[in-house]
Amino acid sequence: MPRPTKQSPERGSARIRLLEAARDVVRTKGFAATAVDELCKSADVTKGAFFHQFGSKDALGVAAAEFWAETTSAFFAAAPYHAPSDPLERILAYVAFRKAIIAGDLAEFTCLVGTMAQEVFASSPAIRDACGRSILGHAATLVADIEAARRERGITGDWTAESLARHTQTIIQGGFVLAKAGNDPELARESLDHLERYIRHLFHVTEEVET
Amino acid sequence: MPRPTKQSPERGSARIRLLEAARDVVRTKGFAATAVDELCKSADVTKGAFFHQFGSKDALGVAAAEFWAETTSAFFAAAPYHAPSDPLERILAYVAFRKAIIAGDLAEFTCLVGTMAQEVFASSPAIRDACGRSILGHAATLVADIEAARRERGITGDWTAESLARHTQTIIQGGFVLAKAGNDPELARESLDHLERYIRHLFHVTEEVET
DNA sequence: TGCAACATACCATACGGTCGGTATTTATCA
DNA sequence: TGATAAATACCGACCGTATGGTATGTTGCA
Repeated sequence: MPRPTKQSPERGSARIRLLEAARDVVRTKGFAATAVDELCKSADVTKGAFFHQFGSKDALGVAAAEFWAETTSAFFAAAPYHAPSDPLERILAYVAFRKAIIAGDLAEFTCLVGTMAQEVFASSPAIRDACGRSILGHAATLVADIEAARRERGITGDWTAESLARHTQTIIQGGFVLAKAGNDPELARESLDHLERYIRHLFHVTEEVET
Repeated sequence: MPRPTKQSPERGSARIRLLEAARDVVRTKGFAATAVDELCKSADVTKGAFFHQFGSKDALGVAAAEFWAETTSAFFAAAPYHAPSDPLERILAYVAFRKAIIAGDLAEFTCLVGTMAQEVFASSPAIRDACGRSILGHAATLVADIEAARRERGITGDWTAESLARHTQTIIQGGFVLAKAGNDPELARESLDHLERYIRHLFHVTEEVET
C-alpha cells in the first residue's frame, strides 16, 4: 500500500525499493551476511520504514522470495522462447534462452531463491518454502510443453514431464553453484549444452528440429 | 601439529574438532550465520584455541573447505563403485553410489563446499577458491573412466570427458539445492536418474551393461 | 480525526577479534 | 644427562563495533 506524496514523490516506494535492494545485495552476499542497515542504505530508506513494511528480517526474506517469484515469472512469460509452434522447439528454445541470459557478473544472472534456500533451509522454514514455491513453480511452467511434445511424438520412457521439468532446474541451479565455485559462468553454460543434448536424445532428435 | 599430553589426552585435537564442528554446523546454518562462539561450544574448545589455530573466521572457512576436500576424496577413493572392470560400469556405479548416499537429514548428505561457495563467492575469494578446488578436483577423478569408456566403445560427439565430469557435479549440486528448497531428498535422487539415463544415451546403452 | 507511512533516536545483545598469561613439549648445549 | 631456553597449544577475560529490533514522534492524505 505505497502512497506517494507531492513533496516527496519517492514516498510509498520504500517497500519495492527494499525488495529490489534485497534482490541485489542478497544475491551478492547471501542472506545472513546482509545487514538490515545495509539494505536500508542501499534502498535509501530508514530503518523505521523497513520494520514498518516488514516486521522482521525473516519477513523481508519471505517477501523477497515472493517478489522474485513474481518478477521472474513475468520475465519468463514475456520471453521469446514461447514463440515456436512446436512444443519441443519451445523447450529447446527455453534451454537456449537460459543459456543466453548467463552473461555479465555472477550476481546478475544467478538465482536469489536458490542461494537463499541453501542458506536458510534449516533455520527459516518460511523463507525456504517461499524459495521452494518459486523454483518449483517455475519448473511447473515447463510441464505442459514437455507433455505436449511427448504426446505429439509418441515418446515413452520411465520418466515424467514433471520430473524432467524439475531436472532442468536442477541443472540450472547446479550450474550456478559450479559457476560461483569456479568463478566462471561458462561452467553453467556447458551444463545447459548437456541438458540440450539429453532432451534431444529423449525425443530422438539429434539435429535441428523442423516444424 | 596437534600434540596430546598425558594429563589431557584430548589436547591437540582442537583443530580437527573445530573442523568437524564447522563441517556439521556450517552445512546446517551456512557460513555467515555460524558464529565462532558456536563452533567453539560445539567443539568444546575455547575461543583462544580457535584463534590460535585459525587466525580468523575466514581462515577457518578455507581450512574447512580443504578438510572437506581431503575427507571426501578419501571417502570416494574407498567407495565400492571402483570395483567393476568396465569403465562405463564404474561411471554408472558412481552415479548409483551418489544416489544411494542421499539418505537421512538434508544436512547430512549435502555438500559443505557447494553451500559455502554460493554464500561467499563474492565476499571471500579465498574460501570460494578452496571450494572450487574441492568440487572441480572431485570432478577430475571421473575423467579417466569417462575417457576410457569412450575409447573402448568408440564414442564420438561434441562433448569432452572433462565437461561430462563437471556436468555430473552440476546435477549433484543442483539436486541439493532443489532438495533443500523443496525439503525433499527425492528431488536430488530423481535428477540422478536422469543423469544415468543421459549417460546411457551418450554411450548407446539402454539396458544393463555387461562386461 | 484517524491512520498509514514513514523518520530518528535508542537499546540489549551478539559478534569477530585481541591480549596477557599458563602449561607442556621440544631444541640446545654444557 | 640434565638444566634451560624457545616454541607450541591453549585459556578466558575483555573490547569495540555491528546487529536486529523498538519506542516515540511526525507527516500527509482520506
